[in-house]
Amino acid sequence: MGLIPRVSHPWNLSPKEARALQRQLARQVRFEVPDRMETVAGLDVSVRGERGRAAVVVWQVASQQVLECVVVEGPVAFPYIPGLLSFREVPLLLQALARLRIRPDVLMVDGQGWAHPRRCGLATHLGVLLDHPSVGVAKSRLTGHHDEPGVEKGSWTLLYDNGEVIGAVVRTRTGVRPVYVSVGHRMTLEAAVALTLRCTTRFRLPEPTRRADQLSRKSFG
DNA sequence: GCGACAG
DNA sequence: ATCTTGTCGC
Repeated sequence: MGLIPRVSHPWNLSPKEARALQRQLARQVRFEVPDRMETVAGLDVSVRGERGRAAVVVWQVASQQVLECVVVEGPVAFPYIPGLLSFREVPLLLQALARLRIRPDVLMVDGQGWAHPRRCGLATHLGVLLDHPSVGVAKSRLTGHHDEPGVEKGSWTLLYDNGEVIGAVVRTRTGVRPVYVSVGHRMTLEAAVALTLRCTTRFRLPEPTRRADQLSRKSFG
């Protein structure tokens, strides 16, 4: 069977209530090196109007092959509010993950994890509900400050927020804009950065999230 | 009050 | 994220 949430909470929350819940969820985060990181599930959601499509692509790191794909479509009720993205995308992602036949070692999410104003980005929210290892790989910054990493593939710098390290800015390809990597849950920043680079082939985004993104909106347009 | 702001 | 074709540049 797929990944089933261990924790549940209401979703029809006001922005104020949602922020309060994020602070509670952030307290549940655990930092540790996962036992295994051989299979990585890339996750992404595409939205059109009031409906969205969530895609999950399970990627085998060693063989660089796709082991399984799942796509689900459904309503997206919560509006996009910076800092509250997870309340918009997590419900559909949970449906997709429940239909998975394989149990991926790690979840790789298109968005922030710990690198969030309340330390509860999409990757963290999802990871905590499932109590499963997760990492956030975002295409742009939500919060924090950093030095620019070197231009070569593999170089990276730390992302800070008021003196605290909240993530890393990673150059996945020489000469392209870096990505923002952070811990989701049951993960360490070092392992997250290493995994991101190991999952990157010839594009800016690591294969799991790149393929999930492709799948989620190709089935849309 | 003003600027910033994942997808 | 989405609206959208061709086009500039390495």
